[in-house]
Amino acid sequence: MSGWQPVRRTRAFEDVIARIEERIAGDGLTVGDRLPGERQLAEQLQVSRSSVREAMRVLETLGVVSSQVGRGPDAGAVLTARPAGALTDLLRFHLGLASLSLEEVIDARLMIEQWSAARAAGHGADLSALSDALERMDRAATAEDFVEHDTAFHVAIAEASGNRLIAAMMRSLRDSVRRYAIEAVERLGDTGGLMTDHHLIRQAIASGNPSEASAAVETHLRRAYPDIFRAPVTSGPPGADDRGRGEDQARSEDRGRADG
Amino acid sequence: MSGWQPVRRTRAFEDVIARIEERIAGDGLTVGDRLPGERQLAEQLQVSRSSVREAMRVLETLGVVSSQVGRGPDAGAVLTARPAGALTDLLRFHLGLASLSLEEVIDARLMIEQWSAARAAGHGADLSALSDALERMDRAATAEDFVEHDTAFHVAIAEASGNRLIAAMMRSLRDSVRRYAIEAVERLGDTGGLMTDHHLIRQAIASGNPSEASAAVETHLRRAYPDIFRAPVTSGPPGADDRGRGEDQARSEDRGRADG
DNA sequence: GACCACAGTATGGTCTGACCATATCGAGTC
DNA sequence: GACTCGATATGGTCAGACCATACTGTGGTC
Repeated sequence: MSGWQPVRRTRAFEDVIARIEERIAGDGLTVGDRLPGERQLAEQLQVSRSSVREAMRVLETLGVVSSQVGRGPDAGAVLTARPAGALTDLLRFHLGLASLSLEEVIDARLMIEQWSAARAAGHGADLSALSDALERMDRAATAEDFVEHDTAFHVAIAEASGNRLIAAMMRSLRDSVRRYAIEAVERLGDTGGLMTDHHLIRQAIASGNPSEASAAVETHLRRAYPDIFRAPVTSGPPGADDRGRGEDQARSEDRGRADG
Repeated sequence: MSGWQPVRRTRAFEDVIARIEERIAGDGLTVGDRLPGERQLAEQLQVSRSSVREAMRVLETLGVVSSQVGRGPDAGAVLTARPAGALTDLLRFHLGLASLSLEEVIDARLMIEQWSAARAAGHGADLSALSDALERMDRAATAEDFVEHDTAFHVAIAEASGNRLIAAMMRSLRDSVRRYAIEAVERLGDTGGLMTDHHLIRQAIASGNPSEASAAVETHLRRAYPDIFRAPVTSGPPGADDRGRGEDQARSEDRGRADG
């Protein structure tokens, strides 16, 4: 009687999630469809309404459903497609927990943005969103305002790549580090250099030059985050020495906090 | 009396999440720390235990806490750092909902993997995990087995880049398309070509040649997913014509999956 | 003293039933 | 036709109970 695998206890709400996922993947359900009400779902799946609600919270967190109170066609739980919100929350929390560092996030942003810019330059993409964002940045009065339209500019680049996953990642990366971006702009004081970069990026994409677009993006991020890109980015990421462990090994014995 | 912004109703569990996030970001809590019990938290925050539980489900989904029943040091809700699990669920659901296509996911994987391989080649990374995975792939009897160690190989490349966010993304991308990867291997029949690619990738990284590593990765993915990379990847992503819309506009009219 | 059996207890997991807030629907009225 | 107002269906919240689990401490046994 040994060697038995400790069967992972399945919780009721996990069953509910699995059943809903079955319906989505198996047949039928797609974005815009409504799920049964919580009470009805509870009765159908023979669980309590509490368990159904916990399942709904999970699905809502994943950006898969959206719940509306009241009555009518829009009420209830509706299948949606909002991957970016979940990613943003995830990044924000894990930045706070220091299970991700700002360096890693900015570094990932450089990867995504270089790739997006090169991809956008490779095919004739609609760049009107870029131009709009540039104009709005010119008229921005505060750092918050500037960063808002700056984010729109960079997200537009990712969207111009044509890959929605990449675009969602870009949006989340920007949203999760919003306050750091505002600090960076305030620290720089003058946004003239950033705007010069922006126009160079736009021109490179418009003229269909992928490598030039990629280079312009790198120049831009180096200017915005000089502290993070002290060393050449192509010769090693920040803190590459003690990494490479599985994510589950992070435990309290090896945490080193900066505060007192 | 017009122009009022419809104040977004705050739900009780959202308050709970916000309070916990405050504690994390503000001061104190890091990975390994325990949160108060659900009953205690409910009393402290003046909400019902149900609301606390819904908040816990959200945090658990984001990979921020892990709940254990029973008693003792490990019981209760403990702060963790598991970003990959949340990403995997997110990708799986949104693939099912067709708010993301397999093409986009594979495309993102190419981006991440080329970047990781180049980065790993740029600095002397520990490649023993790569060698282990290669050996295990040689001994694999089934497609499932092969894909498992193949995933380990490619995740190890991402981990060798030193960026935990990138590594988490790689792991999630692979886990979420696991069944497609198995299908691809079964369709290929012979894994000899894939293994040749693997050794070339490893050699390029070991010899510190970033561009060669990047090229080897592209060759590999083109072999594994010939249908997806019909056109040269540098000249435009799949389905780039009708994209670039906001994520919320994704509707069912434009989904096109690759499998049968 | 070392070991073991068992009651105690704190934890999350689940269920029930109730009530509230909101938004639509629909019958009735002007 | 336009308006009023109750009926109703929905999610949101709460209180209280019970269960399963797993550690803790106590006391007995050897």
